[in-house]
Amino acid sequence: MAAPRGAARPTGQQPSPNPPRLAYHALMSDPAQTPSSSHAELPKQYRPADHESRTWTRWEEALAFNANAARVVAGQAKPYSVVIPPPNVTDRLHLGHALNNTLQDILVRAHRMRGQEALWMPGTDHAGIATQAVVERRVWNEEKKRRHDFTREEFIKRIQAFKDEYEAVITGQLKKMGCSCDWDRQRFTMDDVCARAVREAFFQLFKDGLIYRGKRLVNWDPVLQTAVADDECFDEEVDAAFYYLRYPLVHAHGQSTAGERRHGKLPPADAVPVTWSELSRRGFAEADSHPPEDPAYIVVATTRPETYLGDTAVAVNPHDPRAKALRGLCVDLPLVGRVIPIVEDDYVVLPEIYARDDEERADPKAAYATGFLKVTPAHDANDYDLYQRHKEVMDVFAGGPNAALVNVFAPDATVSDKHGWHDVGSAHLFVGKSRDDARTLVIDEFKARGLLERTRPYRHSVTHSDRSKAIIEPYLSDQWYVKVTDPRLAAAANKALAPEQRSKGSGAANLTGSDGQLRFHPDRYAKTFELWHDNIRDWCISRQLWWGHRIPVWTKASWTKEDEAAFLTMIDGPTLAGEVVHTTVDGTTQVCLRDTNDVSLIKLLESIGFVRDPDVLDTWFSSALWPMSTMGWPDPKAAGPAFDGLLAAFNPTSTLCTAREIITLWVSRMVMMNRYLMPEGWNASHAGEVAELANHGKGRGPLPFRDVFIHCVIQDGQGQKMSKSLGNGVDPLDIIASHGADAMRFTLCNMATQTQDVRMPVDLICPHTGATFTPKMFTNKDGYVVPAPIQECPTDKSKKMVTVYGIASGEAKPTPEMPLAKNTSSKFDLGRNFANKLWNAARFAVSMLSSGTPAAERVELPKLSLVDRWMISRLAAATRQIDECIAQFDFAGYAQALYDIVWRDFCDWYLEAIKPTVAADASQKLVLRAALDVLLRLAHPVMPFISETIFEHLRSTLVRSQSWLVLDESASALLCRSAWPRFAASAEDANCVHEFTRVQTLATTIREVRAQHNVPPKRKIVLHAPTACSTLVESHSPLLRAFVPIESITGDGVKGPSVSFVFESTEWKASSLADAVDAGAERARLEKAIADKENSVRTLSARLANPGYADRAPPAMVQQTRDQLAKAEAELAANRAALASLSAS
RNA sequence: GGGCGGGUAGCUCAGCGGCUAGAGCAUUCGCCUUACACGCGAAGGGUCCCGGGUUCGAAUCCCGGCCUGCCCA
Repeated sequence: MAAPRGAARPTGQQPSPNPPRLAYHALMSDPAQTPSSSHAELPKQYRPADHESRTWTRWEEALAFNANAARVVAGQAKPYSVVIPPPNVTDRLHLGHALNNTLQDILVRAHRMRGQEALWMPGTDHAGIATQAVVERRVWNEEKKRRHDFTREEFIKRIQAFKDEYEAVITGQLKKMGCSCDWDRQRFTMDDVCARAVREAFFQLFKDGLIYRGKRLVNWDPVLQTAVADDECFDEEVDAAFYYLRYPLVHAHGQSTAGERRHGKLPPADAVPVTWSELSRRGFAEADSHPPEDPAYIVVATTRPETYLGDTAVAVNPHDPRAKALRGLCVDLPLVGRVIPIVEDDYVVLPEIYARDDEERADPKAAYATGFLKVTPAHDANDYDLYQRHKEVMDVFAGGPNAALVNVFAPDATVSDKHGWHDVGSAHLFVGKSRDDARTLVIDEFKARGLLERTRPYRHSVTHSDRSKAIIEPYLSDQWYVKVTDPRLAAAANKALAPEQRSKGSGAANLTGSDGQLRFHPDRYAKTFELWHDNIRDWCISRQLWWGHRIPVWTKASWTKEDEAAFLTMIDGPTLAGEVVHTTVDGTTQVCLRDTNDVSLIKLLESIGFVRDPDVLDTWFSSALWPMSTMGWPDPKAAGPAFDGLLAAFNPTSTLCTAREIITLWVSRMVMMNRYLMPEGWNASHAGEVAELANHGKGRGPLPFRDVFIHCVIQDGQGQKMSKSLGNGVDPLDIIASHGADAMRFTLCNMATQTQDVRMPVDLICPHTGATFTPKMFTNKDGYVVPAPIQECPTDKSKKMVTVYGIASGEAKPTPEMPLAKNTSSKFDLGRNFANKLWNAARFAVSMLSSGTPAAERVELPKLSLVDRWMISRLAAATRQIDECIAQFDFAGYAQALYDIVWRDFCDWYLEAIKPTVAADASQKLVLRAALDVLLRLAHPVMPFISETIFEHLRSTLVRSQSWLVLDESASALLCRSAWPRFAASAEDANCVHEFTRVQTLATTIREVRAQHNVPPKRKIVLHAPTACSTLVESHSPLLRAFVPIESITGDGVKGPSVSFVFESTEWKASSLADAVDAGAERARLEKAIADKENSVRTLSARLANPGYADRAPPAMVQQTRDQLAKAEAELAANRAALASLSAS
């Protein structure tokens, strides 16, 4: 579907046939606050751009969002705190961020209005790898220089400049959105305060043995000789070959003892060959086709024969029929002479002939597989995983812990026996060869020995480095790990979960300290959190990057016992106690410094041969500390006066608001870190803050937050994730420009349901005409449905434009004739229309309030008219409903409740009802004023700009608290610092709601009759009410007249043409509808009504006739059904009577 | 492979044991009714994915399918 949505009118430029009657200044309570523009008339439409920046300035100047820790510490206010999920400084914010931050702002503003001391801590994340990659790309594009063309310091400066640029952009976006962060406290994960926290955390974990060095496979670029991240690689198809190698089968255990085998003392001579006849006896079917006494072998298929030097096992699928026959046998690696085990693993692809079903047969690899997989754990990621599953047996064969990780390459990817390969045997001829040369040589040697079965051409994709274009070598290297598998970390995180959210009902009994206080919303996400910790693996925290927190460890490999002893005496001395930690692993001494700014100590270390680890920490290491580091941990005093009492007042924070993929990346780690590093029994005792912080909870400390709200993900109209490459992203600033910040916020809030995903169809704005339209889509080569690169304007086909996708894919470039079309979505019209409605309602209300009789000061409920009491009752109910929604993180429910109370109740009924009376009714004016006040307060958290703007206009007519409504009378100039409304219980009045609903129903019924008879809109009709309804009519006829044009209401019979309708089971008549009644239309209307009622009677009778219903259903339910049936039957009768009289006349 | 969602009006979504299944947009008809045409009034439009089961009663709960999305490995 690509139907144009019609041209959008440029906002506010439509000629107005009815000039607004209100002078702008009449609305302004304080002329000094008037914007400098002096246009005399208030626009009919709400124009966000006229108010947003001015309103923001008022907030900023009043320091409206600055949190005061002292008030909390002194017990004067309850805290409400939120830390922002720090956006990456790699790019501008998108709609997902807009949603995330809108929801946080709603929570923060709502709690601030409830009188809590609210802190929303803003900041950004350095996003190590992503940022460095973006800057490297930029420098390459602009200067054709690589990272290594700069010094580390020079290059970091470049990144720093980029960070400053984007941090400013992001901050600007958040402010434009109205985010009420405490901007004076803005942090960055690499600023001094956060860096201090990172060093301290690393130091403490290292000291406690929870950080260690270990091996891991990385993507190695052998040309640049560096590890590269996954997103710095690309896959490319290459023509290659599958080589089929014969591996001789042997008995490993000939004459050796189990003890010798355990110690890896297995001389090749000890490996006794297996013959085909033996294999045949073992049940190996294929054995019979070989000469019985020849040595038997199995055939492995590989695309990388050169890595066979590092093989430490052969794997076979346990479902392979040959597996059983091979159990207990081994393979003797040709030339190398290494005897390696045969392990069984599901990962191995079965060859076509042994495939068990069509799915396995369809596996493209099945056609090439032999069923035997050579396992090279040091040079293949899948083999590495397989090794993890068979570590025990493989290491025993290889001769010790981790011995099965045989690395046969040097960093430049030449075959080497210096980097973890020791049992070279007769394979020394390969040493020093490049990967390509080694491959050729291996094939030649196997061929010469009759061990090459065959070669088959094969095309497959191979990973290359973005930078050097070299083929990536999976390479084993040293990495740093946090031992999150320690119970003080992962298990402590799971113990944080509230008992009712745990899958195993383990325990409300064993709760200690802060256990059991963490809750996820929606609660299903608790399971994600719990499963993650149940299956967690140690966390690799080192990254081979320049941009990030550098690891504060210096190492030295070999030295004499005497030197080492002298060094340790020095370093363990009193001056350095508590500042340095060291450990020695496999002969390498590791020294961790608490303060990496201690230049003299570093000089000393380096002078005796210590080298600082070049790597930096994973970005998530610093974000894991975010709720602590932003508040000055480990030493708020040292961080500066602004940090005084922050941790005491605001950690634990109240709510964390984030997306679900972040549960494992961030939420988990914050919980672990806070619980490990913050003191057990932390109770916000400010006085002892610093001393107390020296203690660490080690798994028993406080939580970083108590509630985690996981919000939905915004997808495009096809259910695809929004992304740069698909060009379907939307910039919040574009929406703010076209619809306004409040409209965007309201719409996003309305979309925030409890489900996982929501769809946002993306439209385009024509840069030539401003028209909004749905773009023409096509399916790209990756199968995504995306906007075509070039689109034409729906209103003028000659005008063309380029889409974001066109640029992202490189298929189109914008030109002056063919500019870029911005993305938007017509979904935001909802919010824009709602804001405009609120604006106009307020405009009308203010005009009423500022003329004629002044509003009363006070009024009691019983003295008010029905509609006034109804409005108050509805406001009280809506407030209660909104309170519940916010407490339950039901943002969509909040938006809906607000929409209904403003539009449906206040505008559609209340304002219409009071039009005839309000000018002269002082009490009603008070109710109108109070109603508008309450609505603005309820709207403020989601629509802060417009509500603040209107509130400013209302200040001339301040409303006081009433017996039924408590508002703050401190008369704060700012709505954002004003109180949330509180209604007395007496404000809700069910009787009065019921009575008013009767009037609404009657009005609606009359409107239907009028529409069905095409009564001209202004024509006043005559109503003939039955005596049964005379009370209703007498009491509320003025009210009814406000809703429908009525000439008169009478109990008299009808003279002349009329129509009948049924209200509350009685027959009414209406006359003077037109000069003549259309009998045909009337008959059709009555017949339809009769059919409807007959249907109702049938349904309801059937329900009552159902045996068991009356017996089993709740009595109230049965009674309700009986009442409904009686009503339906009466209405049916009335309609039939009306039809009969129509036919008679 | 493990875990978690979704499939309700043309579209985007509510409803999650009991109103004859709702909203906004879109569509149709009538209105520049003097707060608002970013509006007002009215109307049409649904085998609540399919098949079983539980229940007096199922869009809603259970079981089994089908389609679709996300997270983790």
